[in-house]
Amino acid sequence: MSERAQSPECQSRPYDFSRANPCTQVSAQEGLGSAASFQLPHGVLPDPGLLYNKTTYSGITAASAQTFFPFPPVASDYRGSDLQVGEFGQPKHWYPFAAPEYTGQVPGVTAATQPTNLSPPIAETREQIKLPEIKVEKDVGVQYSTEVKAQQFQTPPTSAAVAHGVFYPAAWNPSFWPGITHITPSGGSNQNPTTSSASSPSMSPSPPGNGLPGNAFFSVNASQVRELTRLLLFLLSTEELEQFAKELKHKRITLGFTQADVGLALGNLYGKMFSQTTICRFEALQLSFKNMCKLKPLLQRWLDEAETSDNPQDMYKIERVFVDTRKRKRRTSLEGAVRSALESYFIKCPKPNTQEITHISDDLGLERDVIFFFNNECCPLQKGKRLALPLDEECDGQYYEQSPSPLSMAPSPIPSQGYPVSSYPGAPPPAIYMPSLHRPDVLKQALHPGLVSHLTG
DNA sequence: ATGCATGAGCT
DNA sequence: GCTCATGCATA
Repeated sequence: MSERAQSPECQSRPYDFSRANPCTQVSAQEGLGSAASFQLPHGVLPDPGLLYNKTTYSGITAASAQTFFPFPPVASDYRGSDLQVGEFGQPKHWYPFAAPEYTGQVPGVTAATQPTNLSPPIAETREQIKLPEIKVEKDVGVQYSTEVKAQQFQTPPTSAAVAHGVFYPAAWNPSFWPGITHITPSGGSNQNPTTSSASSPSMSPSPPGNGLPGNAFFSVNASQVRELTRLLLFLLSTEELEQFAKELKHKRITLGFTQADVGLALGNLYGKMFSQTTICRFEALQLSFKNMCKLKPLLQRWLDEAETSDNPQDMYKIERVFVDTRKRKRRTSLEGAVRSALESYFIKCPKPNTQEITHISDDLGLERDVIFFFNNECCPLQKGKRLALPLDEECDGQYYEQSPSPLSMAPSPIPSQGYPVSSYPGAPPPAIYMPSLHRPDVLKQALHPGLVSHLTG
């Protein structure tokens, strides 16, 4: 909750970004030909020029959008992976390429030939690559209200030219460029230019060097220029993120910090700590573009501080106790003993009555809904059994007499509806509170000898 | 480093 | 129900 509240959206900027405002909207015509004024998509790095002193990015800042890189800008590899339409938002898929020195990727080597221990996105063959969806958030601005629909790579970029560390899509095949497939080759054989848009735009497949707006090879309208520009900025921003991630990792190691240290230091410095996992994923470029852009300023500041600090280790040691130490609820782990106990219970009595339900829930320290849930969703034995078992007359059906017994019903969702939840009239239904299953502290103390003996008879 | 999970926000 | 950011647990 509080974490969400700190989400650095345009309306909420929890961090004091003195230099990088991801929400700034600017016109970026510089270096982009005669592109019309536009707003950068959210996700474009916050003022990357300030971070990298690249004049290329002068004046460019980020808008807001969860966006994903359509391009593999580096030579090392294309980490397109198994991007699927609709799942592109998953953090581990957005980044189509890896930092080569950390992944063992060999430039120019196709994914199919990569070591098998690579992460899925790398291991996937390029034939499986599907073009991600570029989502542009609503709040980006009027000029970026469009959504670039997902396209599937018809032609994997296997023939991409790799030169001087720059990756160029294969032959500039329009199918490689997400969101601009409507910009059809003027001489396209399969696509009818007249169907692509009212203005019948056309664009000849040609190397990027010749492909900027205003070039004789192109005839594009303003919106297409914007799209192209946006995509190019993704490319550039991606490159910067990659560079920063490398820099961060290198300097972090040089300074003697672990990933966990960095996450902790962020808490000390900015009040919001991150786990080792998050830092690791940042360095590995495994976060979403938006998330990368969100974390980058923090990590940049940490890096600056770490480099200038006389005693960098203090960055995470000092006031450690005051850091936001909110701990995520421990991962659910239904202990085998508890599970067995529950299974045994339901074997003994598939249709427990109110008293029995209460007894088991009290003894286990679980809410009664958890008992129901376990029986319905978690207990494989009972799951199959209840499909075959007739109503067990041995057990009092009182508890379920108003509706089909959840214990004898086919698998169902969490029993929020469909069965009486109370043994007394007018009683409110118990909250469908799954989290009890995720309380190992409860579970660990729940199973005591008395209960075991009770369950096992 | 990563699979699996949680939980808030969104649709 | 889905998405996404993030963390626990573990290989």
